[in-house]
Amino acid sequence: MAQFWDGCPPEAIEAIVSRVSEVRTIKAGEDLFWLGEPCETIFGLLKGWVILYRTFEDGRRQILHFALPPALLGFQAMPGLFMPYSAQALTEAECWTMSPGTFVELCRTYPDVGMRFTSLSLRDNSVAFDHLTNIGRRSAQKRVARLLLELFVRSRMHWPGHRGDKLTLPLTQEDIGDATGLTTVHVNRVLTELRRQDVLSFHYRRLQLLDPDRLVDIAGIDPRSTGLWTEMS
Amino acid sequence: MAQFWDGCPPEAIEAIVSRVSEVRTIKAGEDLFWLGEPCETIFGLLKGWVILYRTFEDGRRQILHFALPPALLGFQAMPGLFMPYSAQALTEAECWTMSPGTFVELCRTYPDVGMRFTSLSLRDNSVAFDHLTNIGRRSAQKRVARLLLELFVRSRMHWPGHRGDKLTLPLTQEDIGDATGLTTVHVNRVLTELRRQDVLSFHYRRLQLLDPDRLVDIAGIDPRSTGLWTEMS
DNA sequence: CGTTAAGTTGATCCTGCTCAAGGTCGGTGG
DNA sequence: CCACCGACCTTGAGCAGGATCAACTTAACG
Repeated sequence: MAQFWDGCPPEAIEAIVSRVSEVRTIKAGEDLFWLGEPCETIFGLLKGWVILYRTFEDGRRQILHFALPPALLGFQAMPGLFMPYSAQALTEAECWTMSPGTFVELCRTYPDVGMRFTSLSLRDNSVAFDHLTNIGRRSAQKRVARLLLELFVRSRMHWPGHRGDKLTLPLTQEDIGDATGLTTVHVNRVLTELRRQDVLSFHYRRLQLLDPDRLVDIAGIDPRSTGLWTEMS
Repeated sequence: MAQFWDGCPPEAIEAIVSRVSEVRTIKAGEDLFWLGEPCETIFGLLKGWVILYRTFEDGRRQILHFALPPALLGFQAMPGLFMPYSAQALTEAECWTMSPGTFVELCRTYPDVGMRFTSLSLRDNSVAFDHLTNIGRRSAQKRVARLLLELFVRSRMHWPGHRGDKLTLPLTQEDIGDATGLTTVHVNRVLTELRRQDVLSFHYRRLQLLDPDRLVDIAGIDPRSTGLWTEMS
């Protein structure tokens, strides 16, 4: 299992581990924290899928990011800042926890730990920019194709044991809609069309890539950006 | 003038300054770097506005972020990674420059510098999530209102000398469209309508807030998130 | 004062939304 | 093993927000 601190020197790892206050198990559907809360605990994801999201007054939702291990969630460098998003487990998840103050202290003592976090944070930033580009300027079909391709690739990197073109992703068509800025109904129509074109099928959480080349083509992936999904984790 | 390293210890600041390889002036409209380039130089913005953006094959563009001093642009923590976006000066701009390797070395030697960068990077992340939420789930009017409010507030924080409800922003209606995922034509119609409702006017780069309360209302700003624009810079 | 970038307006189209009803899957308890 | 239930998916009809295309106007700047 990939760890947040992979690649840091042994004494740093020991220091981190000794400061972990608790390893917590979160049930699927449970929230780790909410938008607007003060930042009192940070979560190092060890196992499972977690979504970062915001909700609107009227109940609509925007999914901002799909987090996989070894993501570090909920850290705000400035004390007193609030969480800029909510986090919810999509599957059962496991996290180590720590106070933000302890984490800052660790980053000061072991600069490698800080750099490691900075790397992850920059990567997240690029992924967010990717999503922004995806949602801002692309058709519904391209948005859905791109999201599913991203999740397929990232999932594969994390659990390399699996093979083949089939995969179970822990999300509903509603989740896809909330991540791509589309309604559930329209996501369904897009999926039906992609299935009809023998590109992919997604049905009750089971994703199958039928024609990966065409999928990459529809998704309009710039090969330079897939590096983001595969590096460092 | 706010500096990237504000708040770091004096010896760290001296070390940073001694390693700056060049202070570069960039003309309005000129690019600092392009998507897909290897990361050879990082830019510390000292003066001016810079946009981060991506372009599509067909010439369309998505603006990802409006950077103001003391942003640090173009840094990728992993050597060998490529720039995930292009950067262009909206106004004449001034940057200090440094090699990424030197910057990493500085972060190791002076953890405060690293933490400072991490803070800025996390803040950028939240802003990106803000834009994602804005574009993904909101009407054209709300998107435009929110963007202009953000830029008004951030601009005011940077040049606190100015007063009143008027301001010159260095962007065209096309830029607004590229940032909000709308066409120029539709941005114009939205602006016309906002003007008609006496909420704001934006004409040839001059922004005037006519009814700030109503603007905040239309923009649907969560007061918890405006902190992002005003903290730390 | 002429040139050019930027903004404005109208007509028309189409992608994706809304509302509503019905169908399918998978897990649970009997 | 089966029946049932709730979550999830599917499909249709009608609508609307924003896109597209095209012509024209206005402001800025040398």
